[in-house]
Amino acid sequence: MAPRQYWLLKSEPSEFSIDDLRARPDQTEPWDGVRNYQARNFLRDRIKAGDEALFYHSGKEPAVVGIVTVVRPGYSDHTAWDPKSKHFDPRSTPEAPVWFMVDVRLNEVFETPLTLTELRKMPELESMMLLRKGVRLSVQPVSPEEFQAIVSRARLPGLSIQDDSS
DNA sequence: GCCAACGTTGGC
DNA sequence: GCCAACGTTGGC
Repeated sequence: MAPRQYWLLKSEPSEFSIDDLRARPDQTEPWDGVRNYQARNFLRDRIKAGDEALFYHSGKEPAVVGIVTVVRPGYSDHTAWDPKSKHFDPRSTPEAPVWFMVDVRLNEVFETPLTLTELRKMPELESMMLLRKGVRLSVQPVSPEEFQAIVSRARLPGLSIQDDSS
């Protein structure tokens, strides 16, 4: 079997959050709506069942919030040919799909999200794609070392001092 | 809310 | 094929 690969999947939580995934039946959901060719190529050609991905929230509180497992590799993203979908793209048809998605299942929700600020402080992540200036790919490869470093760090107890004052 | 960096579109 | 204009992403 091919070695497991690691990825990072980015989502604006108001669009789709890890809590949304947690609430899904089977905690499984298609990762749809990706409309960038480079990201599409990863979804279509590279991501395999059994691969693991960091779930990243972009936006107000940018952070890695958990881990998902890919349970179904690339298949056509049918939201592209639904005129009512906000991701509708008439160039894509069932006969000749342009856009692809994978199915992911929730694997772990970090007790404390590992914020972008924290990620930037980790020397192991010096060359991580996510942290490179100008990179805004929503589907990116992550090296096994980077994945391991992030997961280990996120699981550390007392990652952040909780501010309970109110 | 701002704006830098990107990706895409379309005129030529 | 070039590139300006535009829309989007996403951190700050």
